[in-house]
Amino acid sequence: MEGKKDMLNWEQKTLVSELISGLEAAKKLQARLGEPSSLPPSSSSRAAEMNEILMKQILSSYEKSLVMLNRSSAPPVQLILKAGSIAPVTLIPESPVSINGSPRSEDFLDGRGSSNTHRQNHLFNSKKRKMLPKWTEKVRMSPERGLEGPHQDDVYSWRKYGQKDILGAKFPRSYYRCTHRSTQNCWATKQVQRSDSDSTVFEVTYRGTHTCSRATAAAPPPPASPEKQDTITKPPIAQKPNDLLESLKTSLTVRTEGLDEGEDVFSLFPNTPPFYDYGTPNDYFGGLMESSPIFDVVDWFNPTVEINPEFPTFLPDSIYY
DNA sequence: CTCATTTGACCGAG
DNA sequence: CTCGGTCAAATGAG
Repeated sequence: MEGKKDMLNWEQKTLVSELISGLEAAKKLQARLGEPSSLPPSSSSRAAEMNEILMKQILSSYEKSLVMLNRSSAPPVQLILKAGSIAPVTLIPESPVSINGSPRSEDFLDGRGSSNTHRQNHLFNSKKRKMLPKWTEKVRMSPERGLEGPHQDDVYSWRKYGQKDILGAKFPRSYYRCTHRSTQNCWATKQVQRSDSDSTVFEVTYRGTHTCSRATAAAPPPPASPEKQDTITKPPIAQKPNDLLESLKTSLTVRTEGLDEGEDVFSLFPNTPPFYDYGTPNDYFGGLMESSPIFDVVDWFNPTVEINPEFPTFLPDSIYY
């Protein structure tokens, strides 16, 4: 149909826009990091803030791009940033996904239905969730400043819903879901796991993408009980002494690989998902979502994004007005 | 009061 | 059975 064509076109444009936007932000950030303004650390907060904003913008752009690629059944992503010395990000398939979207919005097997009412609109069983796009980012904890690397919580707000000790891992893993899950049907989740070997590194795995209109103010730093929570993402690392702050530059490495030569992937989507817009108004669907709101984000290759914190040593704070 | 986090128990997969 | 992921009651913060 023509409609689809147009849509793809539109999406492509948007995609390109997002990528360009991200690239530009990346360049700016690169420039900033590249030229220490030799300014006193005292006024670095503003610069740091700016850097953070840029970083978020970059990540946001790429995230959106990925979403778009995912839903438009695009072939293997081939994003290679080569702007000067920007490091590449590696997208690696993380699990053997099978390309077959068989959405059955009918089976709800709730996980545990014991003493509570049925699992409301739990159309997702673990199976389905497994099909959601998934990628991991390694984030190195920055100076206690909390400047963290990436998008920590992005612009999104997350709500912690669990923590588990993982076999063989020194640190527990925390589970977060989008705060708007119930209100906006946003099924994005993420898990944060502190690396066993390098405790300054957090591995953040995202599952699904946000369908909510981000917004919401960033969540406040959790109180934190020194001993039990370690999977804090953005909070001020309370238990960390001090040190390891010098090397907090995060370099992005985007590289594609491990993807098949995508070729048939094009005819995957019979039709487009219900609604799926990011960046739109905040009115949630009045009563739109009833039957099968699920955006069948078919299973894609699950890219793993690695953000390697390896960069010479530039000061995070380059002042700049 | 509302809302987020903590925490043990539950569930499904292997 | 074990393990990873999720839920929800209790608790805490604002």
